[in-house]
Formats: sequence, structure tokens, C-alpha cells
Amino acid sequence: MYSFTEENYLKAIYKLQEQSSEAINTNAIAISIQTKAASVTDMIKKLSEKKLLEYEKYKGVVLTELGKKVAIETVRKHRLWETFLHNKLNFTWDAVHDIAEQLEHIQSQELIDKLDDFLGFPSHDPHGDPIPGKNGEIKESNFVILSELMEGETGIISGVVNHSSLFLKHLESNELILGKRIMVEEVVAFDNSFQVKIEGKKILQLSNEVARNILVKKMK
Amino acid sequence: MYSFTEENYLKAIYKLQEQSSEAINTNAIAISIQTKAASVTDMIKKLSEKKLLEYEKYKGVVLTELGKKVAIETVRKHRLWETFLHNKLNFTWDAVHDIAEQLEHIQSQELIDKLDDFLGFPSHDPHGDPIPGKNGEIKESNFVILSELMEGETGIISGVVNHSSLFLKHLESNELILGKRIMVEEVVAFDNSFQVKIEGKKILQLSNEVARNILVKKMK
DNA sequence: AAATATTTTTAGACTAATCTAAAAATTGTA
DNA sequence: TACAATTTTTAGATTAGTCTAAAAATATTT
Repeated sequence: MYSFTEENYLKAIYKLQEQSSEAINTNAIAISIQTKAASVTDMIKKLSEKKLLEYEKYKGVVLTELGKKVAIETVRKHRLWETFLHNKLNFTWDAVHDIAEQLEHIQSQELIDKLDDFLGFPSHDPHGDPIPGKNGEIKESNFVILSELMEGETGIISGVVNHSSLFLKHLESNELILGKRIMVEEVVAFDNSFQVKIEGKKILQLSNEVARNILVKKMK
Repeated sequence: MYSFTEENYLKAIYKLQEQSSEAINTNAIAISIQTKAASVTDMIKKLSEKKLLEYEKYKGVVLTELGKKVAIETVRKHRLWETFLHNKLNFTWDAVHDIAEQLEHIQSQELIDKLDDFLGFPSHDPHGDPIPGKNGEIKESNFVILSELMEGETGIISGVVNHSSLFLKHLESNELILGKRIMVEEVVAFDNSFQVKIEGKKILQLSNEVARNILVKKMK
């Protein structure tokens, strides 16, 4: 229905819209999609003609309901494929993104529905991001960042804020893996770093920077 | 590495080469790939420059070792994805081909290796076609066509000769499904049709046309 | 072997997506 | 408010893949 490129533009604009609430300007799209502003202008004209977004010269763009729907469908596909790669094929946390960028453009509604079923209708992908449902609904997640936990509190590692490959690799090499139970032993007043215990055995020292980028499900 | 289109041309030429032993001519490729002869001429020039095939004007083409390697890798990906779709996602026999046509172009060696592992290193896809190994080796299969069985002989349904959606749907609606045991009760002399018994219960009458297009593994 | 039919190639054009360089509009600042 | 800086758009070119129509080569028939 929509091309590889069109889907990528819509997804990028959708993600920018999630953060800003104002119309998205050309340069922001160009940076996010790693292309030139002139190319973006061309493409948004085309998307505007197809009623996927509203565009006024020099004023930036806003997705229409249709554009948003297509974007959310693409996000849904991306996150389901990431979950497949991680849960079924044992790809590491940091390796799934690039492959899912390709897989998300496969055209088949039936494929996505069956994949969703096969994975057990997961609510979140391996990075802790919510997976939109078949009708585009997105569940609120009750994850908090690790640095919000008090001394003595426990959480289950459920996702990340920073998605960079560097950060994800760092986590994995320290056994900070999805699903692991983590307990805050001490918050060091001096630098706000965290001393934590992972699933009974390992004790680790985490910088505040790291603690601010890990999502946990808080245990009562 | 190679584009979607390049891979499709190489795969098509490879399949034509499997049948003919002579150089493959432009028109045959055009028909197989559903395009025009002029487009084929353009593309084979390009593939020839990239050393993927040998081309002499008006004489047709022959794949080089490199071209053959790329073609076999694409076939391997296609058949592994078909197996995934059928075995894991429960797609019917006739639905897997079109989706695999898209999935076969996803670029990631690691993905294919992990998928192969996940599927248990299958030797054949759901149509009974052999899945090339990681190094391009293709196992001989000892399947025979159903119409070669004598009265009283038994086989396991293992694949098809005709891959058309029409034929595959016909088989499925008659419970002629991969893995089922089939026994020849009678070969009707008049029209060479087959009376068969499927896995203990159903008795079916199969035309010779149908019997010639089902592959079975013969039981001793 | 000449005439005819078929196949293949060339020439030139088209679309989607991209780019660079320059022009136009907007925003920020003195 | 006017000048400078930044952002955005336009104009024109490029690449991959495709097409039609015509020309050239090959194959077939008489």
C-alpha cells in the first residue's frame, strides 16, 4: 500500500510528534531520517497529496488520522518483530533494531496477526516500549526509571530510555537483562550513583546516568 | 549487498538454469519475472558488469559461480521463511510463497542462521523442495511422485511438483497435507486414476493429474 | 538463398527518491 | 525596524528500474 520510504517518513514524524505537540519542521525530519531538507520537502508534499499529513509551506507538518494510523501500524510491526528476534531467535538487546527496521515493511496483515498470536500477544517489546494493538490502541505502562527507586525497593528490569547500541551492550555485559530482579541497596549521596543487587547474587555500582536510563516495574 | 531486484533476477535465472542446461535467453527471463524483454536486457548488462553472470549479445546468459552463490542464498532464505510461516505461524500451504518472496530479501546473515537453528535445521520446505545449507550444498531428496506407487504401497506426503495456489488449495481442502500417510488401494486401469486411503480413515479418488503432482516418501 | 517471422537490443522517456546549489521566507538580534 | 542568520523551498541533475517503439540480429520457412 505505502512504500518503504513513505512508511519511514510517517514513523519518524509520528515519533517527533510524540515529543513536541507542535507542528514538526522540515529540518527535524531531515535529521531524524538522515537525509537532506530538500528531500524532506519533496516527500512531505507527496504525503500531503495522499492525505497522510497536513502541510503548509514554511509551517511544518502534522499527521492526519490516516497518517497516524499508518505510522502506528509500522511501529506495531517493528516492535513485534523486535520481540520475535529477541524472544524466539535469541538476538541480543542491541541487535534487534536494525533487522526490525527492514522487517517492519513486509506487507501482510495476516502475517502480523499470526506473529502477534505466536508471540502470545506481548504488551511490550524488548526495550520496554509498548506494542500497539491490532486496532492501534497503546497501553499505558507503569514502568518507572530505576533512579526513582528508594533504598530497599525492588524492581523487574523492563526496558530502557536510551536505545543506543552502546548503552544496550553495556547493560548486557553487566547482566542487566530484561526480566531480572534488581534491588537498590544504597543510593550514594555524593554522586547519586546506585549500589544494586541483581537477582540474589551480583552486586553492582551503577552511575546515575545508567540508573536514569533503565526502566523497571516496581515491586510492592 | 545486492538489491531486491538483482536478487530476483539471479533467482529466476538460477531456476531456469536448473531445467535447461543451455544459456538462458532474454525472453524466458522476461516471462519468468513478469517484465519486458527490454528491461531484462538492461538488467543483465548490469549483472554482467558485476560479474554475476556471463552475457554475450543475442546469446543469452549463464550465471557465474558468484551469481549462482547469491541465487542459492536467496533460495535458502525463501525456503527457510516458508518453513517458518508454515510450521510456526500455521500459514496454509498455498499462502506462504508470496510472503516469503518479500522476506527472502531481508539482509542479515545472522538472522538466517538463527532462523535455521530455530526451525531445527529443516531439510525441506513445506512444498518438499530442499533447503540449501549454509554453504550452499543441496541434499538430494528421495521423494517420488505418488503416481509411481504400486497398488498396496504407502508413502508420506512430502511435497508437490506443481506449486500453483489452485493446486495447493485443492490438496488442502481434501486433507492431502504434508506429513500424512497415504496408501494406494487401487490404480484404475481405465484412466490411471488412483484410489487412495489417507491415514487410516478417508478414502479418496485422485485423478492421474493430481497423483503426478504429489511427492511422497516411499515407505518400505 | 531470399523472404518472413521472431527475438533481442537500442534509444529515449518515465517514476520514485535522492542530491547540490541557489533563491525565498522566516526568525533572531542590534 | 533593518540587517544577519537560519530554515525552507525551488530548480535542475542523478540513479535504479521500468516502459514503448523502432532498429538490428537471428531463426524459420519457402
